Amino acid sequence: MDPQSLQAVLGQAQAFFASKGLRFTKQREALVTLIFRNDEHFRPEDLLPKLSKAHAVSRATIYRTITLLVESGMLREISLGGGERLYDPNFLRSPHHNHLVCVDCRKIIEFEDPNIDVMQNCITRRLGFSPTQKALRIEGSCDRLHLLGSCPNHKGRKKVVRSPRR
Amino acid sequence: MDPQSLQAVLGQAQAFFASKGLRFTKQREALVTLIFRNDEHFRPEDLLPKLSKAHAVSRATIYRTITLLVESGMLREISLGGGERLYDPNFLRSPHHNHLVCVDCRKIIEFEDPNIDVMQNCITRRLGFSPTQKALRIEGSCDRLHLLGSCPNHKGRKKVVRSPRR
DNA sequence: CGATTTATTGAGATTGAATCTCAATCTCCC
DNA sequence: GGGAGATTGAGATTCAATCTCAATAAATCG
Repeated sequence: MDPQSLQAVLGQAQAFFASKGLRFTKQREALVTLIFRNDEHFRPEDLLPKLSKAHAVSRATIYRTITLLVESGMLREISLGGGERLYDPNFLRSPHHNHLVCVDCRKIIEFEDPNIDVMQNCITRRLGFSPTQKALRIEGSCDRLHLLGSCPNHKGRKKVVRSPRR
Repeated sequence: MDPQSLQAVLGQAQAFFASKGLRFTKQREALVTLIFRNDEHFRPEDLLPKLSKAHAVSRATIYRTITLLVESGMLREISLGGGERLYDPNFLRSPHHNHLVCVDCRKIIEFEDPNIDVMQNCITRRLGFSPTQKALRIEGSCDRLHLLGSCPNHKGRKKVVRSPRR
């Protein structure tokens, strides 16, 4: 995320905290900056070692701040199966994206598809749900990507490395 | 699940274990019976107190057996968000169902929709994935059901409802 | 400004699911 | 019977996540 957008995000966060009568402390600012500076999915525990000493924040505050950011709608939790919970900061720039997850290597691909909204609305209404807060996750296997060399982390099939010539 | 189907399931489990060179012990039989006797989603920890003293099984064995049943394809893990992992024994009788989850009360509705398979295949292929092992979860809010009185306990209760007609 | 109130933080304790360890037990098969 | 290998259970361990509570920081009030 470019510096200008990050500024906007900081402003948005500050506005949210203010609207709840909460303070935009140095710790919260450091966390928002870290979370939205790049587009990576993350686990709360990942953040702890990524914080510089100057901006150190305790584990408790990390979890508390994440909860608030989720409440604000700026951050969303996604689950990949296998008990893995990640947080996704990319809904700010792409509010309707969904996730395709490789069941083998956990690679995640974000995608949008206009037909999905139609279908989601159709299904949720048919079953008597309000189609708000929709989230969709498709699991598949990225074997094809793997064969093309696009997925070097693929579990189960170790990458074949040639022995050096002697 | 009726007793006759349960017998078939026990046979299927036994066949799976045999095919892997594993034994169908009393503990494993007790677990399979407990899991498939009704159609409820469950957490591994739920099983411990549900086992009668005569068929008591340790926690370690519960987790190990669940892992094997998932491997066999008879049981599948589903995640509801919020870090909740449940196991779903209903794929045996309804191999292609998906889940609609209420973000507020965690109510779960199972449904099948023939269009979903088409769309899943389309999306996964377009993105270079093999469309195997697909799973789809839609989150929504069952506010409407709640207003209609169909969801009396809008907090913390799960209830499986029939699939829609097609 | 100084006092009071309220929000915030962090260190460490606690919880709870899930996994691991390993000695004892069980089953199969010869 | 006896050995090899599979299985089990009790308890220890791991790890994320939450909770506790005293200390601190910021806003407000008089």
